[in-house]
Amino acid sequence: MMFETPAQAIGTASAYALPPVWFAPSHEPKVTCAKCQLRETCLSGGTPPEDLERVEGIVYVRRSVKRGKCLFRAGDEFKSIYAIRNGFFKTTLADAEGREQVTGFFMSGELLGIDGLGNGYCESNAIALEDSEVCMMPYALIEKVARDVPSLQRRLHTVLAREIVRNHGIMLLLGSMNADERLATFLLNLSMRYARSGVSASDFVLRMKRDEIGSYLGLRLETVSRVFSSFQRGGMIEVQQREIRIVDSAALERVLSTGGVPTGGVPTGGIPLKQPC
Amino acid sequence: MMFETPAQAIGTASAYALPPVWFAPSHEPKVTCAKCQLRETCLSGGTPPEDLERVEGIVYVRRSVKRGKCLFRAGDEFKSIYAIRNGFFKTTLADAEGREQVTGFFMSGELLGIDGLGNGYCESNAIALEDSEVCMMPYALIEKVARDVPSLQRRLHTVLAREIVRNHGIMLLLGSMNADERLATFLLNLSMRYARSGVSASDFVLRMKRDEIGSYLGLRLETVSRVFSSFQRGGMIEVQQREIRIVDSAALERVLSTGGVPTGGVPTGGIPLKQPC
DNA sequence: CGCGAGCTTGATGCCGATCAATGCATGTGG
DNA sequence: CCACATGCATTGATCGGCATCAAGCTCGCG
Repeated sequence: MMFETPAQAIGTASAYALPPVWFAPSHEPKVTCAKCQLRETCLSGGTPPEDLERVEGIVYVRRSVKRGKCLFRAGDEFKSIYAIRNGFFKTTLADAEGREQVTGFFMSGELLGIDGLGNGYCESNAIALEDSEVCMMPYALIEKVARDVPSLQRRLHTVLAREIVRNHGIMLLLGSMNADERLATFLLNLSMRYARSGVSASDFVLRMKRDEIGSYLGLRLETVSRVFSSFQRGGMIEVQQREIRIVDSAALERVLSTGGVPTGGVPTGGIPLKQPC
Repeated sequence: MMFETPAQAIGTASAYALPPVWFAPSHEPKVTCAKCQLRETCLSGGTPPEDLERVEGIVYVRRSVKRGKCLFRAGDEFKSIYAIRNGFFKTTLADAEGREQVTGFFMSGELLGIDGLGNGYCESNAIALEDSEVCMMPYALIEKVARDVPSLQRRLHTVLAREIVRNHGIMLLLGSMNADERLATFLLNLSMRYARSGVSASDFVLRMKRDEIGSYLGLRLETVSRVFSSFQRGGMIEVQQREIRIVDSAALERVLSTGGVPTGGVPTGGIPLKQPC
């Protein structure tokens, strides 16, 4: 009797209740995580076969988002997190003074919108940089299923915590790397993730503009352009507008260690860890 | 029979199993969240009275950490998250190249160590900046109780997501604020949190050194010192080494909007949000 | 009292922001 | 099909904020 409908299942949290459509069978082809290529990076990653059906049931519906359109906007009621089936998104954040900044780029297999969980409304804007398709996973359902399926519970925590770790990486980048290091990090990271989602690690198309890269990395667009050119002169990459070819990834990694003079934040070597602990 | 011991309760996750001590009754005075002043910012915040006893049971043991000592270090096995009962911590992070950076300061009532959840080991170092005492909450127990107590499940998600939001704030600061704005933000934030934990919002002692502030804010220690002096000349604060008095908090807030010339990252106004959505 | 750790203040230089012009695609209308 | 506009990327010239280097200064402590 209890926990019969999601709204009851989640206790007092009526804010997260699903619309009535919830129990209506979807007319779309059944969503199956089992066959999805992207499972390992998604929420269903690590789910043992016997639980997969329940976890699949979380995907409420698919939704497609045209290039330039928002999947959600800051201030929207938080109802759902999203897994990107295909496409590319940026997330942006604005503070009280109107400063806006790109906080991340997201591609196939990655999750969007988890930060909204904190205060019940979306903290950031998610904007498609190309025509995209996402799986919508209502938080109310996730919460319910996670109580019965420990692997999902664990997975959800893991995914949230990894987002924190990812942010720490960006904080390190913004606080203590120079422009060359930032761009090298950016390119290597993109390359790695493209490879994971099945695209060539060395040849890919930047989905974002120079000023969006700059915003993400705390640089102006001219600087981004200049560093790209300088990497090209150095024989590390080939750039042609949005097309990137990584010619010498080892050299890019070397930029990180030798890194030019570290000028921002903490010097190489940082605060000496004198504490004996 | 199942779920008799924590190690079973958490399924396959033997990595998170508790040591055998687990079932031994603690000889310490019983830990009660009910009486704790700091409950609202802690993990037990929002727990309805009927569930409080179970949630209290999560606190495995208290631990005290002397000034300068580590609560945990990067690479340590992740077993537990911690609530600060009293004291003050910094967390630091080092990347592959040895760059080290302060990622946060934490005071009474705040949580430490949640990021370790992502990969099974601690991502950062937590170092006490004064003699401190923490409540240790083993993740294995949290996970177990969260399945039975929805309010705790929700709370845990909220706490994780808020950490993400907090990080976004720092990313915004590092990516698009000048030195004055960074320091003003820092002081106002500290002031707010001190007030919440029962200390005066206008008079407090900085627990950290200038270079730790600088590392956190992506500035050198000399710049921190200079900005403090300049704020003092402007009549906004009074500084005497570690002692801070906020004289004109409105003026500090004004620094954020007028903010000197925004030189880093995104200009005031940011990327114009042209997307119609 | 003298030493050292941490803070402050000054002088200088460099990296990346800013301003400005050109190049290069794509689209649109005559 | 071409003239023109528009959005984005590149490149150059200049400037400014903050890092860097270098002294003093303050305070706590053996």
